Amino acid sequence: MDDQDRRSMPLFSISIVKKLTELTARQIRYYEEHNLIHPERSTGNQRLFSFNDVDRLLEIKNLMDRGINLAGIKHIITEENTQKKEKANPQISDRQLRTMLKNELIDAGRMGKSSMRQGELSRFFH
DNA sequence: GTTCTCACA
DNA sequence: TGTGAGGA
Repeated sequence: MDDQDRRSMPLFSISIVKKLTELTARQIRYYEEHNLIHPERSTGNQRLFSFNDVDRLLEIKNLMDRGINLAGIKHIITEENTQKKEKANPQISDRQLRTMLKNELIDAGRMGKSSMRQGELSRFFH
């Protein structure tokens, strides 16, 4: 069994995650609805979170504290996959990639009622 | 006692 | 996001 297996091993019940992340069960379930996390389901349809899920939730919480709305977080997390393409697709230039991210983030801003802070956006364009 | 889904004075 | 209902 390697590290990756351990990280994705479903170990925590929602009550544990609730304490670890200081989020409410409502929020945790809500974020799941938006595909921000993918906890396993087991005993009687109850959620079992992996170390990765908890880690992700902590990141989500940080972003929430910074005033980023769900749409923004959604994109940022989705961007994790896009950023992997940065290495997987050497064909795409850095400039093209940044343009892609910029457009997607601006899009996220449009969707949410309140747009993301410019300070947060700057994080992606330094 | 906990967690789940659904729905909204 | 909170909260209560109704069931497992």
